[in-house]
Amino acid sequence: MKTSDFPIFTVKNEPSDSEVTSHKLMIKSGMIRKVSSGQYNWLPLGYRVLEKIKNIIREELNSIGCREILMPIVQPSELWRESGRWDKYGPELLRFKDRHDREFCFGPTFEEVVTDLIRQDLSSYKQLPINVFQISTKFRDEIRPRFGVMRAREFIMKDAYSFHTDSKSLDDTYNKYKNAYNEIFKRLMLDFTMVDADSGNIGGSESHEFHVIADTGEDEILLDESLNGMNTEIAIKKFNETDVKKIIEKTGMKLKKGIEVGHIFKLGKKYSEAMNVRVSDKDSKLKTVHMGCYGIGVSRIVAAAIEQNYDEKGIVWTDSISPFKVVLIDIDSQKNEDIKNYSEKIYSNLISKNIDVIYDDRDLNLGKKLTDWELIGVPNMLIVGNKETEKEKLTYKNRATDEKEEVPLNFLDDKRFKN
RNA sequence: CGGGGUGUAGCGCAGCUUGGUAGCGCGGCUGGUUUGGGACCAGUAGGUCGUAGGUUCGAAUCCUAUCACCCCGACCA
Repeated sequence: MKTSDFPIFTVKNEPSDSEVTSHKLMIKSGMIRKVSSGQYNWLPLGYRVLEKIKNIIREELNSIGCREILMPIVQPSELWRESGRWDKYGPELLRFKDRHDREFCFGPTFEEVVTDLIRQDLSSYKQLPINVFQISTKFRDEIRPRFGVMRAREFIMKDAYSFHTDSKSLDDTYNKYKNAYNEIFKRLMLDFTMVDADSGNIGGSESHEFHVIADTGEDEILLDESLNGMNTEIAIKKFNETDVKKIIEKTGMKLKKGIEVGHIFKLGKKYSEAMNVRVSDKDSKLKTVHMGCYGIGVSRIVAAAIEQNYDEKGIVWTDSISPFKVVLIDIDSQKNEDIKNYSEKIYSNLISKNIDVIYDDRDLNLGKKLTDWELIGVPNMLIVGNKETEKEKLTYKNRATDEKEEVPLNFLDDKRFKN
């Protein structure tokens, strides 16, 4: 990729309508632009990060036998009436009518639709368990959207659903998701923790939340020394104590702020009962299936990752979700053909090695290019100017450490550039 | 929804108290000098001052209504 066909939209001035670091940096680096409160456009740079996160999630879910599907965002009220949530779900559910005066809602979550989908073709226990997921836009009409994509009304979420003949099978699958989630957040290179949680609006028996630890988090969680913990709602119930301070005294746990990026639930029969999802079991009797559901806030992860990884110059992407692995920066290539040729040669070399590179071929001086890429946060920089061209070398610069060194051409084989 | 605040050029802001037809910085464009960390000089484009109404000879400025956005809270995965 070259900047000549990959538009860079960095801005210098501090955006006036954002307070939180991740939001500011996403605007300044040109990842997102606001459409209206809680709704954002994703520019090529931001979208690339989203895609990297999605792919990690895909790979890990595929590895536990979960298959990708896609469901419509606009959902008919009938299904929601069937589950009973048309009336129970609050004003976060955006409702509207079509031209025939039929009622619909914009999907905040997909239990109804997926349950309906699966039940149509489900008849035997032999078909179970079934695991499906989708990565799609969700809409929740938040009371107050805030902090950019951290708490948006329209956002991207991965939601997975599982169907089982019995609770034992649900337990097994639930644990698989737990492990998969741990793998996902490890690969995203985030400082995260899993805590016991309340199943809230979604319903069900058991639930865990995955939090990225960050001071700007909106949730409070209690953690012990080995980072096991629970959210404060659960703690209040568990210790029958309304004052969180007293719980801390009693248990020695620490209060931390977290950004909820994942939530898994054992739904049990809540939806399958309401929506009559049954299979013939071995004894040829009809049994109501057990269900689980498993969410990850994909767009929220982008903000959370930035909250954990930035400095005074801008974003410092972790390796796995950086929009690019390396940026190639030339100096004066517009004026010096030798430099241009040498830079192009390095670029083709990187491309042939299948390295995720962006070549900044803009006619700008070094300072401006570096400032942009430090703001954008690509972890590795390769600089090519007159000096490098003459010596047939490269200058490598590390975004996080700021270290700069002259390196030979075979440095391109370094493992830090590999996917 | 309650409280607080902001809407003026692409972005960030000043001007409003004390009405007289809009200005600064950054960015853009053109030309030139530069060029290993945001360079300089000269020129140039760009705004019905959120919207609607009112007061006035005259409104960015005063009055009324309305919309949008931000922050705190309640609430929420």
